[in-house]
Amino acid sequence: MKHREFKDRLYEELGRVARAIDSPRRLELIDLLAQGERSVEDLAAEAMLSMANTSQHLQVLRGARLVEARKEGLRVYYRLAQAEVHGVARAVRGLAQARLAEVDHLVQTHLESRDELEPLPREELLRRIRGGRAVVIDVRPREEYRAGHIPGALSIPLGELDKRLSELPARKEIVAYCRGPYCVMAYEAVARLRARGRRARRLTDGFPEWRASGLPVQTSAQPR
Amino acid sequence: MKHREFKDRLYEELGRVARAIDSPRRLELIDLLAQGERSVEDLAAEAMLSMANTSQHLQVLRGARLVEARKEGLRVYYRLAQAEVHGVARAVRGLAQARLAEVDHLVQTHLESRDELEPLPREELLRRIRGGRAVVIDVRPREEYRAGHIPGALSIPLGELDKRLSELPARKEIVAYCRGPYCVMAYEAVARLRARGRRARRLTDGFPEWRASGLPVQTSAQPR
DNA sequence: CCGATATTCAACTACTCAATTGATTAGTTG
DNA sequence: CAACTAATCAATTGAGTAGTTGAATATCGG
Repeated sequence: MKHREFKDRLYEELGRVARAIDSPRRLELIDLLAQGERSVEDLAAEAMLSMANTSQHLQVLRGARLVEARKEGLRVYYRLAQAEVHGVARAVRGLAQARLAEVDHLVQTHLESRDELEPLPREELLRRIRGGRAVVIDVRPREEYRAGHIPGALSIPLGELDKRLSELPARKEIVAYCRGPYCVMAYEAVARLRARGRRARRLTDGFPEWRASGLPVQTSAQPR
Repeated sequence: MKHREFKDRLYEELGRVARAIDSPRRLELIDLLAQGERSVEDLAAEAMLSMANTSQHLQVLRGARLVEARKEGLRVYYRLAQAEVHGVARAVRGLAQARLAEVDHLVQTHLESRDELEPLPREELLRRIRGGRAVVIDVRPREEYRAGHIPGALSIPLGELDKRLSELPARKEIVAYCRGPYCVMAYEAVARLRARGRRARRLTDGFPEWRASGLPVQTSAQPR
């Protein structure tokens, strides 16, 4: 094989992986899969795509070996083939935010009062957990909580927050987290808690970043 | 702005960056730019693309703010906007190699006797340099050497290796490096040196990885 | 100002990709 | 086995993209 040919084929293969993550939809699917294993139906609903379309995107990802599938009964459950897949997605996100003023502007204006919500660094939260002085709530859907969550966190999906307020201590500061830096759920939760007179902050980033940085993770007994 | 709309626009922006690096050609250009600033003409020649085509790819990269341009006289010099751009490209490469058997197979078979050439880790080379007991040659084109190289390395472009053999000590082990893990020049250099009875090894990876890991870099006085 | 050179632009072709639709497969439940 | 469901497949549409070609722009040396 000549150098030219080798080089072309090599970059073509690299492009195959890169192309798998180049689509906005697929990036979103990867973000969702970073929360844990999900069925196609589930993913389609979350990403607001048609089943067929979702399935096709997943095929592309599978073709690049970025996700793996497991069939159980009627459903097919997809998961990331390895943690680095989300790592690359995160790298792209970081680069995008640094490079594209548009992204930063979008995030700033939509997730407004970004700084007012006083994001809490991971390390600080870990210290509080270890010291037993943290009230942490996971506002993601229960399924995502089951697949893995911060140790000691309560699962209170955003929709249940209002009616389960009483479960939370009145005086202590509550820390909310969700899927990641661009996920709106924790912002929303903090805003609502404050509206009810509670002290609340959100964790910087979300669960996938927590796990990626090697911090301890708790898993619920799962109906595998 | 509604959540749906926000989410769509966000992922669309992310896709813009991702799409910029999804093309095999552009990945190759990024690899070349990781060596240092280059003119369009130069890049076109290296990547074996037409001028117009190269220019267009560079426009795309510039649109995503991944590269910056500087005009000097007739020429336009492009460079990476920040080191992380190559970082993402490296991440993609790593993922591709881990995920696609094809890439591994390509690299294994083409850069054959991969292990026989005994790649030398960066840290070990650094120790030798500090101890003054390393003979390092940079086999990239002279221009890339000028833009930055490993301290103390001799610039011996691959084409000149044969006629400049006498400059190299006969007994000491020679360490060759080039552009990166998929660059064939160092392999070729080591093979030729061994054919002449010299002891030679290659550095794992290449110069961009050396720089990315924060090790010292030397720059020649440059005709900026 | 002329000719030469590096780069970009504009227009076009061939190709690839996202998404939709309707049909099909595989597995479950009554 | 029939009815139902989750997922995939096949075929089609429209949009976007890569690459080529030739013209336009900008800059330099004489």
